[in-house]
Amino acid sequence: MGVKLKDIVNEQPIDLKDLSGKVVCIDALNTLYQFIARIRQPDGSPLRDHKGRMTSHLSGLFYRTINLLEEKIKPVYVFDGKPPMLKEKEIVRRKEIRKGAEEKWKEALRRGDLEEARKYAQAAGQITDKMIEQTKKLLNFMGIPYIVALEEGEAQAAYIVRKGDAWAAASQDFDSLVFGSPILIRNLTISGKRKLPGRKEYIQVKPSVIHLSDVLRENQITRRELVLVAVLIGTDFNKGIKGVGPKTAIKLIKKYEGDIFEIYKAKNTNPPENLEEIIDLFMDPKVKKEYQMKWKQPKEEEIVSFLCDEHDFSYKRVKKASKRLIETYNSLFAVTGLEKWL
DNA sequence: CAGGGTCA
DNA sequence: TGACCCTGG
Repeated sequence: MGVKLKDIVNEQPIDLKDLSGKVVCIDALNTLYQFIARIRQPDGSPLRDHKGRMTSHLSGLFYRTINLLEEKIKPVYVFDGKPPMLKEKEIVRRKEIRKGAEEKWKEALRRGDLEEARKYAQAAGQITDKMIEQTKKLLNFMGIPYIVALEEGEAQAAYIVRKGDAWAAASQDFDSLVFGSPILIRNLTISGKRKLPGRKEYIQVKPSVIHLSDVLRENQITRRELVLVAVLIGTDFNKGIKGVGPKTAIKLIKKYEGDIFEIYKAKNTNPPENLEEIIDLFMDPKVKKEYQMKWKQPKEEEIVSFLCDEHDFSYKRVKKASKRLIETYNSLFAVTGLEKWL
């Protein structure tokens, strides 16, 4: 679920045009989750191919990536590596939540309650290693670079942005800010419209941007204190204090002058066992310092054979989108032959 | 979520 | 054009 910082960050709407020309480091897993949650039939069933393999994520990734490129945004996907040991508990917890949601989905279907069914289907979605492999395969065919993190993808993205190789990290989660990314983009979508679950209403969803420096300045905290805020409210690596959200966490940190042990003492709870380790994990995460970011010529034949032959996508749609992809690639990245004269 | 058709 | 609705796999 990530660190819930929403109440203390100032999220500014941004136009896709403002991202033109910029490299954006996209949290791959987070994006895939959005796709498998949203790209579904009214009864909650995802898109599948003839072998029953889920394809919602491929559809979302394919079309969105092309749209981003057409906006001259240069996407780099970042995948998680090996999860840190500290995350084990959280991984088990999430698995159980999904199992429960799957039961409720089936139950709602039996009752014929489509709205409920869809809601639980979204929560039941899980991403398998096979799906990750398919995603990487598609990215390769599309010529879109991806980086596999040593551990957390969000940490790797933060590092890449900090180094100046990308302008921002993109994710719905706030963790990359805690990992020190100077800029976070949320809602990096094209359509801008989202149906409200259940109701027949639509809300406008615009991409937005959060600057870490603003978060720190507006709340008068240091980055280390932001990490402490995260720990107090709960992260993927520890449980938060009950009833403490980001605002309270900041107040507590001010009141006790950053002495986190005093805060736990005052709240009559024990600090997490691996407190120092968790703080270090955010302040100085393990990341790959060497990585490649190169956009390559898309391979149309491979794309078509992969999406259409293997996964039953429509030839007409895929070919049309591939054409757009190749044209965009040519205008954005292709070597023109001119530069050797410069 | 995104593509694509329809209709004013 | 843009609001609306259905389908995609």
